[in-house]
This record gives sequence, structure tokens and C-alpha cells, in this order.
Amino acid sequence: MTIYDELVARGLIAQVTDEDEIKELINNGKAVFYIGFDPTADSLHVGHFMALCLMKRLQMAGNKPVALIGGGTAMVGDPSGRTDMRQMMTKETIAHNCECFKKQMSRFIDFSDGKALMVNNADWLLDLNYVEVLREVGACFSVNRMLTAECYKQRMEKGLSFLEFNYMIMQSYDFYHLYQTLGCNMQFGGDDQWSNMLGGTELIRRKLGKDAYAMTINLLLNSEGKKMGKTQSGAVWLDPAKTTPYEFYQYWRNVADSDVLKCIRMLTFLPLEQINEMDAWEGAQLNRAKEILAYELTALVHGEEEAKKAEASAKALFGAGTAAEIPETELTDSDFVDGVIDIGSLLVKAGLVPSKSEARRAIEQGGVSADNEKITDFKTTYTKEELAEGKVFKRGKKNFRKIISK
RNA sequence: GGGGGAUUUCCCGAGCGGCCAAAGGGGGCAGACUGUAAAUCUGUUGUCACUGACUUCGGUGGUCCGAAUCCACCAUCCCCCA
Repeated sequence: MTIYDELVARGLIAQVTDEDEIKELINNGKAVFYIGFDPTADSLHVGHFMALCLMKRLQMAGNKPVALIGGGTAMVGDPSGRTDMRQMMTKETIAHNCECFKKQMSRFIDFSDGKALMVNNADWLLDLNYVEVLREVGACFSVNRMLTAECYKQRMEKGLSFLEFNYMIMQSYDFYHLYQTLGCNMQFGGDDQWSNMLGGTELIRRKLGKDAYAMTINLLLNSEGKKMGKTQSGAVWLDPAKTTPYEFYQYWRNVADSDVLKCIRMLTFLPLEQINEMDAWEGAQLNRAKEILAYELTALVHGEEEAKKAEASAKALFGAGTAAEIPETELTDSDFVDGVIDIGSLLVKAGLVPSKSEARRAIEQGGVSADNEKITDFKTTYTKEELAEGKVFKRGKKNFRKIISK
């Protein structure tokens, strides 16, 4: 099976500019392609992970990936898929984020011996001369055309600043630049990047009279059509300090039935034959599929060892396993008042609830337990000795924390 | 530049000068049911010293016994005209 066919089979490909050409290029390892990542946070998240996987798959097929960090474009902000303007980031934040991205990426992609490259568009965008760009590049864009682009449409109602309007031009310029300097002939990106990417191929055609190609991958949407990788408390990060391996595991362990197979197919590196067998699974059997998904992804992102730990913890807490790794919170003397700590403060301290009021509600509704014994009284207190060995506190079914006093 | 409108709790969106911690919906959380799923039903959803108190309705001042509601100024956004 060719790499292109595999991408199709995994449901990754959304749109392509020229299918035959692209097949020819990537199946034969002749593509030098780039994917852009805007450093909008200090860690990559699940959305980026898809793109990284794609890079990896293509790299394994002999193509050369170029990871572009948008240190320059982040100064502008991509309006695609947003209904409001992005908050402007300071140069310092952007630089910091770029560094974080670099570190994380190098864990997934092999950058040794020039097998892959990493560039930062700040290096060429920041020194551009306004009037020169207008004359050289601006002349190639039609505002009328740009306005009909999907990514601007939803902003036509809420308002679009000139700053953001220029994002497409910046991104197009990137492609043009990479084409000339690195021979980069292809760009990949999320489906929401389609118009920005076409801007680049168009620019290359106009300025150089050459063909370059673009391909978008399907965004990871759940069955309700919402982007996956978001939780109530924000994105699911790849940085273990921001989303622990256990939380990461749980996120995938809890995906909806209707989304499991899609996720396995799009995100994991499991062979397609195996995935196709799972296709027939249904009902409670899907639970097994979720375990596989969660394990595979955690292993990819955090390593086998962390994945095993996360899996063991999950099994211990939800099933009847032995106590395994549970996130712990240590209490010190200052947490005890008159030798005791009340349950409300304890839960807040453990991070199981955001406030004491929440703690009270949770208890009143029967959602809190300590070592599997339901707590019914908000006035319950614990002494230092009682917690010396540690107790596992639970809020709801899925939130655990071991509390131990020093 | 001129004219008009808006700004409410996580989001949308009601809100008469006192009965407003503020309707309703969404979302979240908890409980029941389950498969750590979905659907459904129930409860809950500002904080704390919780039958009470305190802090919230873009910002700052003011009127009033009393303001999310009235006035002034400022800020931001939208619409129409240029």
C-alpha cells in the first residue's frame, strides 16, 4: 500500500490541489513539504499532534519534512476559524513559545542529518520592508478574491482587522520563500488552512511560474462536529507538566463510542488490518478499543512506561485492581488547624474542587468519598495521624487524589 | 467626520429604582441507570465563618434611605451615512 493510499484509508486527507502530482511526489519520497505551527501557547496540543504524525508518516516514506514555527506569523494572528480577534502576544511570549515547540517537536520527528528541518518564519518575515512587500507580493493578491475565502467569511460579521487580514499574505509568502530557499514543493495543514495555503501556491505560480502543491488533513472532529482535544479546563496538551500522562490517557479513554475508531485510525500507527478488524466491534467491546486508543496515544506522546503507569492507575481506580500510581498531594503542618483539617479545605487543597462551596455541594450530593467510604458530613475532619498512611479521596467517578500528611 | 445601538454571572440571553446573587437556555458538576460511552431522569451551578454575611451586572464618579436598573464622563464593540 502506498503512503498516499494509507493516508486516504486513515481518513486523513481532506483536500488536495492536484491528486496525481501529489501521489507521485509523496509515494516516491520526492516531496519536501512544510507544515506551519503558530506558537500560540507554550506547549503543543492534540491538534498539532495530528500534524506531527502526518510529518512522521511522510518522513518514514522518504519525504523531507520542514517544520515551520510561526514566530513571525504569530505576530499577526490567524483569523481562520475564529469569530473574534486573537489576543496579541508579546514578542517575548512568542519567542518563549517557539523554544518550547522546538523541544517538543524534536521528540517526534527525526531532525538528525538534515532528514528534517526546522525553521522560524520570524527570520525572514520580521525584516521585510512594507512598501517592497506591497509591490512584490501585494500586487499578486486580489482583495475581492481574498474576501470570498471561507476563512474570512465568518469574520465579515464580527469584524476583521487589517492586521489579521494580512495573515494569508504572510503565510503565502512563507511558502514562496521556502520554495525558493529549500525547494519546498508542498504544504500540508489543517483543513481550516486551505485558503491560506492556496494563497501560497498561487503566489508561487505568479511570481515564479512554477507549480507547488497543497494538501489539507481533516481536523479531528467528534461526532458532534466539534474539534477534539479540548476539555473544560482547556486544551489537551502534550507537555506532561500541563496535562499529566494520566489525564491524557483518561481523555482518550473517555471518548464517545462513535469516535473511537476514527481516532484510532487517524492518530495511531497501528496497522490498518488490525484497525479494520476492530471496526466490527460494538457495544461494550468498544471499551476495549478505547483502552487501546488511550494506551497507544499515551505511549506515542509520553513513552511506553508512562502509558503503562497511566493504564495501571486507571484500572486500579475504576476496577478492582491494586493501588497503583495515583496523583498525590502532601499536607504539611500549616494545613492543619488545631491538629485537624476539615474536608472542605482538604478537597480544595487536593485540587479536587475549586472552592469550598463546590466541596460542600459535592458532599451534599453524595459525590465525595475517602478510601471508598462515602462522606456525608461537610463537618468531617481528619487528624494528621489519620492521613499519615494516605487516603484516596474521590470526587465524582473520575477524580482521584491521594492525600498524605507529612 | 456625522447619527444610532450595545456592554449582565463560564457562554447565549431576560432584567420594572427595592421582592436581584439576578428569569430562561446552553455548557459544567454531582446522583440514578450503564460499559470510565451515549441517551434519559433528578439535583446543582458567585464566595465565605452557609437558615446569615460579603463581593458581582464594561470603568469611574454622582443622584437616592436604596441602583444591574437613573445621571455624567471614559473605554470597547456593532450598525447606518461620508
